Amino acid sequence: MTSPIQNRKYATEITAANEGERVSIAGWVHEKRDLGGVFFLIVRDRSGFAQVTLLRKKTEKELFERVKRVPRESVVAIEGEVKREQKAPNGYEILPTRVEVLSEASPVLPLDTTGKVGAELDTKLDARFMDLRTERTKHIFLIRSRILKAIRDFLDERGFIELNTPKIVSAATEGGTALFPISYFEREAFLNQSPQLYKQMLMASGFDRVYEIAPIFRAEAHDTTKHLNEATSIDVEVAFEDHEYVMTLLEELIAFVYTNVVDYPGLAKLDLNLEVPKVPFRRITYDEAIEQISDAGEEIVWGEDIGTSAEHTLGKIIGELYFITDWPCAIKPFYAQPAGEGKDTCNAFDLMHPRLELSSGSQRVHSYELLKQQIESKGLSADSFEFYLDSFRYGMPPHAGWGLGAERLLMCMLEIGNIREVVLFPRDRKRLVP
RNA sequence: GCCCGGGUGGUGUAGCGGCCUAUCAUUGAGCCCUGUCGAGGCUCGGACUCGGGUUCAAAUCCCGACCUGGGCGCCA
Repeated sequence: MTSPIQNRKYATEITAANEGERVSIAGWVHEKRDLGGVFFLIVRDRSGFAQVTLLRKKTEKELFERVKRVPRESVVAIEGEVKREQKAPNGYEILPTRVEVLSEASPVLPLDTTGKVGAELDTKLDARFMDLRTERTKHIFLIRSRILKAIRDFLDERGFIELNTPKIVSAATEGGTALFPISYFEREAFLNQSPQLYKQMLMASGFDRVYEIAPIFRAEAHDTTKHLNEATSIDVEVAFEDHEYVMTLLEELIAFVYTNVVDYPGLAKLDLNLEVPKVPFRRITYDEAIEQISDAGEEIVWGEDIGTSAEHTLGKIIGELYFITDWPCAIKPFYAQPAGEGKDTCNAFDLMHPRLELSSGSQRVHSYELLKQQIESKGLSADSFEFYLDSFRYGMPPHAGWGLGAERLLMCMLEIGNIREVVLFPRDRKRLVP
C-alpha cells in the first residue's frame, strides 16, 4: 500500500493543465464549506491553497461523512484526480479518491488562521506555531530568509568569508551593555553581547574580509518595541580599508537587500509600498545632527548620545535612510579610531532608519599602544582584554567594520511596529517561553 | 526602573454603577442547502484576571497583586 504522501506536490505546483491526472497533496485543513450536496475542503500547504471537492451523490458515503468531520487545521493527505475549475484557487480542484487524516486537530483553535479575526501579539507569540500558519506571519519569515540569503550572496560575491565566533565568553567585551552570566564548569562565563573583539582578532589572521550572522545576547532590562535580549547580528569586518569603505559597502548591501525584497511575490500579503533606497545615503555629522535636533526645539547636549525622542525628531526631518558620522570619541567604544590631531571625534558612524538605528560601525584602532590606552581611558582593565590585545602585537592591519541588527532591518523594511513580530520565538525581559 | 493605557466566551470586541441571566463578529456543536471562494440561512453552547473594599446594587468606582500594550530610561 502506497501512502498518498509519497510523490506529493505543493498546491501551486498543480495547475489546470494537469486535468485528469492523479495527484497527492498534503497539508492543513484551512477551511471547510458545506453546501449540502457539495463540500469544499480547502487544504493549505507551504505554497498556498488547493480545493478538494466532494459531491455527495458521487462520493462514497463513508468518505464524505469522514471528510465533513475533520476539524480545521488537522493535517490531511489527499489523493485524487485533478479537474479544471476556474472558480477554484489556482484554477483546479481535486476530486479525492482517498483522504487520510494524519493528525486531527483539537477543534477550538488558539487563534484564527484565515485572517477573519485578528489576534494580539501576545496571543500570537503564545501560539507561534499556529500564527506561522497565517499568511502575514508566514511571509515575514520567508522574507527574513530571503534577506539573509541576499546578504550572504552580496558578501560572498565580494570575497567575504563567513565565520563563527564563540557565544560563550570569559568577560565583558566592550563594556556598556549588561551580560547574561552562565555557569561554565567551575567558572563563571557569559553569553556574548557582540562578536566585535573576535572579528577584529580575525583581521590578524589574513582572512581580510569576514562576516558573521549569529545571535547576540544582552541582559538589559529594557522594555521597548525595538529591543530584544536575544537578537541576530550581521557583523562585517574588512582589513586594509577604512570607515568610508565600509559605509559604502553597507549602503550598497542595504539597497541590494531592498531590491531582493521588492521582487518577492508574497510582499503583497503585507500590504506595503516598498521602494529601493537610492545610494549613496545621506550623511550628516554628529554636530549637524545635534544642531538639527536642537533647531527642532528638542533639548540636547553636545557630547551625549542621541536619545529616542531626539532620534525620532531627526528621523522625521531626514525622512530616509542616513548616516550619522564623526561621533565624539567619548560616546563610542574604545576600538573606534580617533579622527586625529586636536579633534575629539572618531571615525565612527551609525546607519539610521527614520525610526531607529540599524547599524553602527567605525574604522578601528589597529595600533596596540593606542588601543590599550583607550581601553584604560574608558575605565576598563587592559588585563581582561589581553587575549584581544595580543592579536594587535604581531601584525594587525588597519581595518573597519560594522554590525547590523537583522531584526531591526526587517521590522523597518516591513513597517512592523514591534520587533518581537519578526522573531520566531522572541526573548525579552518577560518572555522565555515558548 | 519611571510615566500613561488595558485585562469581558477559543479569538477579536461592545458595555464603563441598576436597563447585563453582558453586545457583535468569528470559532465550536447541530440542522437546511449542488459551486463555495470572508458562502448563506436557522438552532444551541461558550466570558467579566485574581484578592480585598465602597455601595441597597459592581464587568462598571477604589486599593493591591498578577498579566499585558505604549511612551521614556537603559541599551544596539
